Amino acid sequence: MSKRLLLIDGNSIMFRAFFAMHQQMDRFVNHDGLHTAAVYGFKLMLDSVLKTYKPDAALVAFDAGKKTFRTAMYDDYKGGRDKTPSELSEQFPYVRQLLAASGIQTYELPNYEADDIIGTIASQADAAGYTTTIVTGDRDLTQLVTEQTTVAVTKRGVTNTEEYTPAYMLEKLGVTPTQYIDVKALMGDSSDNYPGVTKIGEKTAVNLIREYGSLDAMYEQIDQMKPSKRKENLQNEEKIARQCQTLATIKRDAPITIGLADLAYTGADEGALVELYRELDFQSFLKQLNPTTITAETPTTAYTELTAANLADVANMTGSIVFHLELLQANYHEADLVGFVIGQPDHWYVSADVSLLQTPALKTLLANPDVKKDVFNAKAQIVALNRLGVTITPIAFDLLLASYLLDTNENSDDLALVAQAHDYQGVVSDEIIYGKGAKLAIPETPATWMTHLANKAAAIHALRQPLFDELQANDQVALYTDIERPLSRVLAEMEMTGIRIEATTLTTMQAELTTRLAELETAIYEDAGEEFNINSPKQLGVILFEKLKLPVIKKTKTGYSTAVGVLEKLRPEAPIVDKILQYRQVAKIQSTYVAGLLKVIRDDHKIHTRYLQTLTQTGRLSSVEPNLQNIPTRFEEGRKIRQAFVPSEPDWVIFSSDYSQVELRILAHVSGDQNMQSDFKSGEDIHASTARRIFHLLPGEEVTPNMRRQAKAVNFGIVYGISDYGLAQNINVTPKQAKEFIQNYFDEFPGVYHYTKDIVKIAREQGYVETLTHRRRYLPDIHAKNFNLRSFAERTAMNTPIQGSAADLIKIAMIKMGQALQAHGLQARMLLQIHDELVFEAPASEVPELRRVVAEVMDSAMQLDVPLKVESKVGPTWYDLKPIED
DNA sequence: CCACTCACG
DNA sequence: ACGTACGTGAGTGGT
Repeated sequence: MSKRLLLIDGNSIMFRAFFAMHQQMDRFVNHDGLHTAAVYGFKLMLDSVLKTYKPDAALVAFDAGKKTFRTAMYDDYKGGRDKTPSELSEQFPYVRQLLAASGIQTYELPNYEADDIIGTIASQADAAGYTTTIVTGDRDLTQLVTEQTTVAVTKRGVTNTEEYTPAYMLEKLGVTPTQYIDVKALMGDSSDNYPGVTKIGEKTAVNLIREYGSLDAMYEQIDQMKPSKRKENLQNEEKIARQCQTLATIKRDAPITIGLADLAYTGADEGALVELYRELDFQSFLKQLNPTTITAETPTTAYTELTAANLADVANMTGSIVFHLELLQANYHEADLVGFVIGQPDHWYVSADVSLLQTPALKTLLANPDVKKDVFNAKAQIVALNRLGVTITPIAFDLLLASYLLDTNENSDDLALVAQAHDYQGVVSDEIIYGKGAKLAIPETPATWMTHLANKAAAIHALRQPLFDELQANDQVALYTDIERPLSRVLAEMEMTGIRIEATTLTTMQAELTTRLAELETAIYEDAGEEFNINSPKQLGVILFEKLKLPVIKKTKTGYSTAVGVLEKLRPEAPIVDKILQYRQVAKIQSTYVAGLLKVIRDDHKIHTRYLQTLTQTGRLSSVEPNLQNIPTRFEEGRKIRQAFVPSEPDWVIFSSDYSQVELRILAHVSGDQNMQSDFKSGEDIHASTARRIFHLLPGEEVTPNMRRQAKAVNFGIVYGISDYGLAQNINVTPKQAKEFIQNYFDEFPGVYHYTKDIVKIAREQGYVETLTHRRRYLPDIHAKNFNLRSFAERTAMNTPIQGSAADLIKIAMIKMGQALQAHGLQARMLLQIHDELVFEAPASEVPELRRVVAEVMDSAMQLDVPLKVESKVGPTWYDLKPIED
């Protein structure tokens, strides 16, 4: 097999990488303020091509400077270009370091461009029988394509490429690689700033070269060309065309002083890479490297191994301590316990024996109200310790929670990444210590992970004060102290309590659904005339749109869309469509809910979800393993799943209360809109009163169901950050009509109009938006040049304060709920939170009082300029809930 | 590991 | 001109 050579156009890829990452440039700055986005992008590209082409030899060519033989023959060559931004030029030395450490040669040659070096080497490589790939961002290099040399041109970012072979060139550009030079000669190149022939663009140039075969051949026969303005131009500007041809031609014989023999690629120097990644703060690349390379240089915090003998040293600690129980997996309900660290600065104690936590000495210390605990992820610690029968309280500082409040993006459950984000380097990622996937394990040498734990404890302590200071500066102390920190304990309680599931209900459903799926499957195969995988959108697309020739309504990036909306439109066309819709619905219920929930029922016959408190960008919770916030309710078929959710005690009931139209009420409050506020105060159905206003109905006139539906959609649209395009799509009207709806809406609710304008302005000025409790979301894309990114940020600016303040509201209610239930001596337990709804289980006898207490707590959680409305329901299962009448 | 689809608020 | 409604998680197929 022939040897493989990789040639990279260094300058071109650097430019591509820099501009591809330009939107997020702020994120790529190292601890010294050095920009690193281009080096980062270059590295991504490099990994990708090394993996794809597995070269035996490699070279990255750079331009030597601005002056080349081309500028000597044509003054304006590459003239008019903006100066390279300093944010990019400062990165060139580092990309060279990266390449040196990666074991890849670099080369540059005075008076020549990188292209010429590449062209020359590629020629030599062709002669020597190599298979060559050239990677560039510049399509001009496709003139170098041969049977042996492929040119990969980056598109959309830096890791996607389009590979030009001779056949692909003909197909795509209509000319051969050599002809491509002549095309360029005629059409010119605006970025390299040479003109070509007047009035000749790409289309004409390609046609001419295809017709005559080459520039030379064309000029030989130009006399036979029939008279035209174009002919005149070609004749008058022959000299220019010839000159452009020279400019466009990449040299194949540059006087280079290296040869193929110098380019052998044998792999990277990992030590040098580690050093460079550290310098550039490339955490993700660091992680990919062999852990042993890294651990040798990791910081080490001194610690003492904790045993029964020195327990007293810890037990006597006063004031504040750091505690961390190390879990091997994310699911703390069942994760393996690795060990723990406890102590104070310079006095860290580590042990693998978690049963020490159950000794009176430590158990008392951890529950001692006078000794404050600093931790990482309080909720995880509370739940995991509870498995040992140990209580931890009071928690003062939670590094994860504080970090998330300061910036919702700094929320990794890996302590090292969070510490990094706050410029603390003294701890490495869990992945480096424990590995991941199938290789996840506790290291054989205990000192490895014990040092890691000591490092973690030191990090928690070191970041405590700075993060508190930042919370203070952001006016977020109350959010932290009064909401999120106490909430973590409330959530821990809910998760530990769990919700009872009647497994037999699910297994009965499973059998029925299996039969139905089989029937549908048979019927679908019959209609299709063959068997295929109905679950595969790809195979389904072939059946529907190629075999059955149904009209294509919408396409996805990869093929035909078969989403519900599309199938619904196709339903009248063929009976198979309805069957597929039914199949999809049943299959979803079967796999995600019936089988999915059966899988996670534990020995106590309950399901214990985990709420992620530091994940969403808005302040909402999310729920995982399983997600109990998306149990079906909209359609009867799926809704039946809720029959399996039952009380855990005899004579108890499921009780649920939800906030009615909470987001619109918050909008009425934050916007101060008088009309909207008075609509809520009147107590009328809000979508109906909105319809009244935007359709200008007279007092006696009735709101039709369609008006209400459209008004409701507009209300939703406003909450989501309205756009005519989005609204039009949603309610199936033209963008023009949608625009009118929105205009009418804003005329009727001028306060809302001003809110949308103001909040976007605020986002632009301060870079973030806030909820009522000063929860923050940064929106860097608000300044993006890209329309899509910027529009998205603007909609987010409108939506986040609303969705986020609603999240604030229910969180406050949840904290007060625990206290209220206790104060009233109720046995009722809060089980679930579903964004605007709280689900409880309670003795049936408590329901009347519970209803009053819950409604009172939820109603008064926050004082808004509009009333809040709470609706309560009760029943024997989550399915059978019935409204409670006054 | 990503794309698609679909469940919820 | 650009071309999306906001926020989530899980299962499946396909590379």
